[in-house]
Amino acid sequence: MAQRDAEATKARILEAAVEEFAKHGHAGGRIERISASSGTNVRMIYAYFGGKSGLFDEALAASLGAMAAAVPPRAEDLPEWAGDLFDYHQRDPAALRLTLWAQLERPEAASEPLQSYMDKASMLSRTAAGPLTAVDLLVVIYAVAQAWQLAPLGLLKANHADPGSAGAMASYRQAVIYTVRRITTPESATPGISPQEEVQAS
Amino acid sequence: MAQRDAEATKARILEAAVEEFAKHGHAGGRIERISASSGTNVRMIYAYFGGKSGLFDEALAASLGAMAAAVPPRAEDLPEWAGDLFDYHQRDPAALRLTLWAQLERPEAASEPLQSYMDKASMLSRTAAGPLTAVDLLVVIYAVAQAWQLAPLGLLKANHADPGSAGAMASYRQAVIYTVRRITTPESATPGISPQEEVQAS
DNA sequence: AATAAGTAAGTAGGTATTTACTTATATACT
DNA sequence: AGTATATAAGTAAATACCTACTTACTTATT
Repeated sequence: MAQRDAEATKARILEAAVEEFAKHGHAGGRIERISASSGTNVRMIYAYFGGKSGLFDEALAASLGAMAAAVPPRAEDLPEWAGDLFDYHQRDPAALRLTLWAQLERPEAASEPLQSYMDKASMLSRTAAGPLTAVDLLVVIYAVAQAWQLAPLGLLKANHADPGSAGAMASYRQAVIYTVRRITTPESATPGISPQEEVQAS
Repeated sequence: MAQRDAEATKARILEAAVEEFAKHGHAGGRIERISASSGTNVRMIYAYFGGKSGLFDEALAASLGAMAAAVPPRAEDLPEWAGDLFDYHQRDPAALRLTLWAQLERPEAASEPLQSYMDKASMLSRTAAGPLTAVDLLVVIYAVAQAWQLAPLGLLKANHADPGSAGAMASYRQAVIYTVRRITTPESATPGISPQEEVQAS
């Protein structure tokens, strides 16, 4: 089956690594499982990625890159952007899970100030929300977009018998959009806030 | 030194387990390290907790219980409650880290609908925030309170050279309180929302 | 032929869990 | 009360199994 194609096998390994590490994290992820599910050999991982940690870091970067490309920031409509982020995490939880794993297991891995963060922040800098800086706004939007994926199931069950049902999901999405709208819509009757923004559509 | 006191050693093991598992999670946590740092023997963990997973689950429950006791919900002032939650996570990140680990590694562990969740939710049910249910409100508040602990360092560095400095922390706390206030304060000029709530003090 | 891609079969060091045993404390019996 | 006995608490060491990483080799492509 396999012609010899270094790029292709490298990509196959990376794809399998994203899945494996998203499921089990760095400590729980198994090199052997990755090589098996990618149809390659353990040795290739060391040839191409240097080792387990190198592979993890590249898998994280690839997953984040894919997400950033799939859900580009929309400064004009932050509530809808949050909704898109929610949908993305819903469809493919790998990126979210990988970032959580990285935050817990390899906090140094994502500690460099990435250019993509800067770009997004400066995109939002004109949409200041009261005393929140653009970075703060990003932090909150990310947090709200993933709040329902992070919430303990036991809590969600207090609202929906099946917290994973389509109906429940739709209500979560609504809540995300509503919340971000409340945060980004300028206060009407509070002094000390410059009233420079336009009101956004629902 | 040691008279024989089952309860005391059990408590010592649990305390060490909270620390170890908060640091390294279930897969990364080491039974031997826990027994060493608690000044007991590996065997006792199996006698008292059944095994690694049983110990993890009890450590999680203990940590969550301690947090719930230390930061009781304040239905009359949700923004300040969120601030208190933020402070707690700041002072002792163990509970937050343990819940994240549990969510990733043992999602079934926190899947039972806990009574404490029900209680908190019903406490907030009178403080409905627009279309958000009480549970939704809880989900958002938890998410916002821990947003800055979860944010990648690379993003926070876009705002503060030292994202862990006291000044940065104070600004995060301000942002948490501001955000929750924006969500829980009733909208003034938007149709379709029943204007039943009282305004809360800042 | 030379080089790059791929494979199979190790190796050395860990890790959770169990087994077999020792020491302390409580209970029963005379 | 004082001794024998049962039970709970604690320990050390081994078992059985993994896991990341290497060495030595084979196969394809130019």
